Amino acid sequence: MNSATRDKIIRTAMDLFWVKGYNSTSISDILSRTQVHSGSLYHFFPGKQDVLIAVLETYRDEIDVGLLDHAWEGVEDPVEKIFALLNGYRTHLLTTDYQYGCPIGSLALELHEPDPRVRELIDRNFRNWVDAVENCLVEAADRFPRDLDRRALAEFILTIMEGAIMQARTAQDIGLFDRNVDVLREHLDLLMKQRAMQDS
Amino acid sequence: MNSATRDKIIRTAMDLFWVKGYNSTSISDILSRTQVHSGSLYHFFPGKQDVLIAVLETYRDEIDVGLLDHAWEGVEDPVEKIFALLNGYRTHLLTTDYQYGCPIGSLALELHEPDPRVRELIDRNFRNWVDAVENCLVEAADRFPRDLDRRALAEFILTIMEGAIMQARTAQDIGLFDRNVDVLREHLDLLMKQRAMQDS
DNA sequence: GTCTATAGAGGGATAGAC
DNA sequence: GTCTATCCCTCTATAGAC
Repeated sequence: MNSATRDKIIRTAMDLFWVKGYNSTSISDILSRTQVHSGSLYHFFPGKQDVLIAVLETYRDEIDVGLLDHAWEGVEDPVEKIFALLNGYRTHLLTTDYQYGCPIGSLALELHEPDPRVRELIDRNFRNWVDAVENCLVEAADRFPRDLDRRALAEFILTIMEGAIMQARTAQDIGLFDRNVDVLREHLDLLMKQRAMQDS
Repeated sequence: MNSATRDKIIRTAMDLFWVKGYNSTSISDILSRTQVHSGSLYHFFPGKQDVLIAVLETYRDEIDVGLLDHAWEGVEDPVEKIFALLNGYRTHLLTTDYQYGCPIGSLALELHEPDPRVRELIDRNFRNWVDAVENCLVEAADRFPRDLDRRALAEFILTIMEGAIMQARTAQDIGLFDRNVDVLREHLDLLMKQRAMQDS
């Protein structure tokens, strides 16, 4: 089931779907970029949607090595891990002139009536991301209010990331990203002050 | 420049782009739904993208009558206006089985390398929405900290709306929308408490 | 597993009569 | 302004030799 060709197709499709979106990426785009021929692609994948599924499965399986490990390199504090994660997306926006946002979020909004398998995989990717943030909040539990709904806050942080990228990309202005993150930081600070008052 | 046919095309395209997205809506879709023929459409619009531009201009020009007036009917409190606005999107999600999210946000993420005019119009629509929320915050200025960055908070609220819709649609679970809004309400409450302390 | 060639459908857009 | 007919292109997918 695995092969160098199959993998090359997936890696290329990951990139093309990220930059151009799913519908705007043609099979020919993938073929010319990979130097793979039609027959080979259809040997590994029944159709275009199956390439998408493989891409989403790869994101799902590689969230640690593909995203978190890199973003968290040298960052120990669990709250700062959250901001380091957000900062990774910020860097992508800046270094690619606002071309690379969140690959999952873009697909989520581009595909309006997705196949159930596709929808499930997008959802799974979101939940894995939220899990990672929730774990940070658990690590920092002693700094937040005792009755904090950590799951809800982690979902909220995913929302900030997605909304901040959407606005910054559209305006082509990183200030929109930064101000969104500033408001989030303000919110977390207020929560931590609440906890300090609980403890005193 | 105006005519019943032209308007019918725009209204139909507004709906189709909202539900299916831009790329997945074909000219034929618009023609069959409107019972307009190819020649008429191309009489009014040079091409498909010009239909999109007209759609975005219509959203821009009708934000009051098409969105705000309805959402704010019977709501006087400026802070509750914000939540009433969010609740309008919630209702759309529920009554359409998660098919109708935010028409502008979907286009923002679907179109990866939009024509400058299209990007500008999406941005303009976002800024008009943010303006409306910022006005609510100005109306309620006496309840929030004196040094509040109201623009940043209004942008943040757009972010919440877009991110909450994205997650709720993907999970097909309104709980994701509601929990996001709950966290926002918690944040506004904390800010209002801050102001109360400034005043005391 | 890989290659070439091409089928078959649907896309946006146009021509020209009325 | 509206209608019919149709062009041309690109898209996904397939056939069949190697």
